[in-house]
Formats: sequence, structure tokens, C-alpha cells
Amino acid sequence: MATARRRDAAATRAAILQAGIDAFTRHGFDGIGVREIAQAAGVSAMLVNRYFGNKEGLFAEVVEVSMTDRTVLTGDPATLARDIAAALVRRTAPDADDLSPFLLMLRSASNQRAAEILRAGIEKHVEAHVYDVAPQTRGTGRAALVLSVIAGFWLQRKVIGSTALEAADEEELAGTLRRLFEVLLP
Amino acid sequence: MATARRRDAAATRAAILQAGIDAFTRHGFDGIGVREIAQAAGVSAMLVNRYFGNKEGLFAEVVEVSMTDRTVLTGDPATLARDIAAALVRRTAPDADDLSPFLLMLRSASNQRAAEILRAGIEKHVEAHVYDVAPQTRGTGRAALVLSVIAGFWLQRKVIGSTALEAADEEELAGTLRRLFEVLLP
DNA sequence: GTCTATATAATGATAGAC
DNA sequence: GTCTATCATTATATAGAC
Repeated sequence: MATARRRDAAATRAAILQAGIDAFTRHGFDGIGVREIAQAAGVSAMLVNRYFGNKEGLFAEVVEVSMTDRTVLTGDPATLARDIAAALVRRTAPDADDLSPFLLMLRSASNQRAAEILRAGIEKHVEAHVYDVAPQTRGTGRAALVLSVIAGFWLQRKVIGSTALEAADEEELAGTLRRLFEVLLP
Repeated sequence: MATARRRDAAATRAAILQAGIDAFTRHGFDGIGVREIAQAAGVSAMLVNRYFGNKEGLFAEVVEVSMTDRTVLTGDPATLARDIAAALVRRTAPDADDLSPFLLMLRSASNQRAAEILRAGIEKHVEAHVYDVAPQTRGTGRAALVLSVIAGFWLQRKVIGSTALEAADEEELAGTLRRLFEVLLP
């Protein structure tokens, strides 16, 4: 980021972390190098290892920060299925440029070490949040299925770029997704 | 493969292609090198480029072959939702070692060029097959949603390795998935 | 038809200067 | 606290021998 001051450890660290969130979400763990992340943060590549140990350490912290931001799953039980469906359609719209933790997961899951870090982060933060807003899903596997549907839709619409989902009527899409979430969150 | 004869172009080509299917499905486009694929096929790395142009050319042919094999979506309209759910749970079981085209997609989608090849293959073969067995989904986006749910479930259970989905009761899982597909394939 | 050897470029990580 | 310079490794792709 632009505001990284020289000789300010905290600001430099924060700039690298933010650049890491952006880069890993857009390109995946294997799709970006530490040099490019450092350049985006306005520092030399060496400082990535200085502050985060190595590339994997930076990724772990990126996952931790990204997964704690909550924007898709809202808290009103009465309208939960509809709200999730609406947010999902909106945030995956063709012109949306959204740095979602689901994108971070989808684009880094092919790397085995990254997948393990992601699994831990998802279970600790995202899945746990589903249990908070929908306690009835505990022990049923349905919370994990909610995340499966969200991830699968994000994959097809924004990573693969399905033309059927780009062309589909957004209201009809949201309506169908709502019915899926109503099955999972009764 | 072991049966690649020396000085047999067709057999060598086939051996490389099969090794490519295996390697790209297990490790993704960025997670494997042409050296390793050639070694698994019992030939030198040079022959990959000789027969397929380059790594991307081999990947394109791997996608083409993988996507034409049909094993998840069966053809009986009356039991379609139930059959897809059952096959999905069975083929993603913790001890299953399944070289699914969905795994190929999930592990290679982070690469932009691979994603474009995958999108074309999915729309040409897999999505088209959904239209064959469920013509009523045409133009609704629901065929693409079926693929989203399948891909999302495969991701969480076999790529990420969700402990909730590994521990979940398989009959309950199949039942819930069946209800999802019944929403999408009425 | 297939090989070995190599060109070229990029990667993650480290050493040591300032 | 941050840099430049560099190491060791790996990648794809190609040249030329047999």
C-alpha cells in the first residue's frame, strides 16, 4: 500500500499483509510470488520473510484475517436463507470485484499445505459462524453444506466464469438459491 | 504407463495423456511439472511438447477426455436427484480415490488459462449432459447450479477435507443432497 | 521416435551492508 | 528497519545427436 512509511515496522507489516490478502485472493497461493506481493506493498521482497517467516506464514495470517471478516452470512434467523442468497448473487455479479474469503479458498485450495491452513481457518471462523446464526445445524453436516453451496456458486460464476450463470436472471437465481438454503437452514 | 513401447507413437501419446489425466487431477495445472508427467509415462519430458505442443496443450486434451467420461450424472429422470446424491456421497467418501473431472476442475481453476479451458469443456460436455437428462433446466441457470452444488461438495469433502463432512452420517448427507437436487431438477 | 544436454527465466529464501 | 546482491532450486521449452 502507498502509506507504508520507511522505518515503521507496524505500518510495513500491515502493508504487506494487505497486499497479501489482495494478491492471494486474486491469484491463489501458487499464482503469486513474494516479489510481486512485496512490490505491491512498496517494500523489498526480503521483508515478507522478515515479518512472516516465509510465504506460507504470510498466507496463514492472510487466511486468519480474511476469514474473520463477515459479510455474507447475516444474523437474522427469520430471513437468513433469503439474505444469504441475495448477498451471494450480488457479490458474484459480473461487474463485482469482491475479495471474498471464498475466492481465497477456491484459488489456493489446490496447494496441499494451503488447503490445510484453509480447512483450519474455515472450521474455526466461517463454519463456527454458521453455527452461531443457525444453531440447529450443529452435528448434521448441514453447516458444511451451506459453505459447499456458497463456494460452488462462487467457483462457477467468478472463477470458472460460467456463461449460463453470467446470463441468468439475477432474481430467478436468488430465488433458487434461497430455496436451497431453506433446505439446509430450516 | 508401463506399457509404452519404444518407437510406438500412438502408445507413447496415450501413455502421456493418461499420466496427464492422473497428474492434473491429483495436483492441478500449477501443481505438477511436465518432467513428472513424462516420468510417470515412462518417457522423457521432451515428448510431452512433441506430441501436445506444450503443457497447456496437454491440459486441454486432458480436459476434453476427462469431461466426456460420464459417471456422476445418470439417465433416469425419475430417480435423477437421488442417484446424483448417492453417487456424489459414494465417490467423495474418505477412502475413495476417484479421478473425477470435478477434481480436475477444482485443482486447476486457479490458473487463468486453465480456467478458460475448463469453462469451455464444462459447457460443451458436462452442462450439455445435464440438459440431456433434465431438459427442463434449459435457460434457467439451474443446470449450472447443479454443477455448482456438486463441485462445492467435492471441494469441501475431498480438497479442503472438512472434518464435519468426513464425520457426517452418509445416509443423512445423501438425503440432504437429494433434497437440494430435487429443488434444482423438478 | 526418442534421447541427453542446455538455454532461459522464474522461484523462495538468505547474507551481509548501511 | 530496510536494502541490494546472491544462492540454490526449479520450471518450460528447445537444439541437436543417434
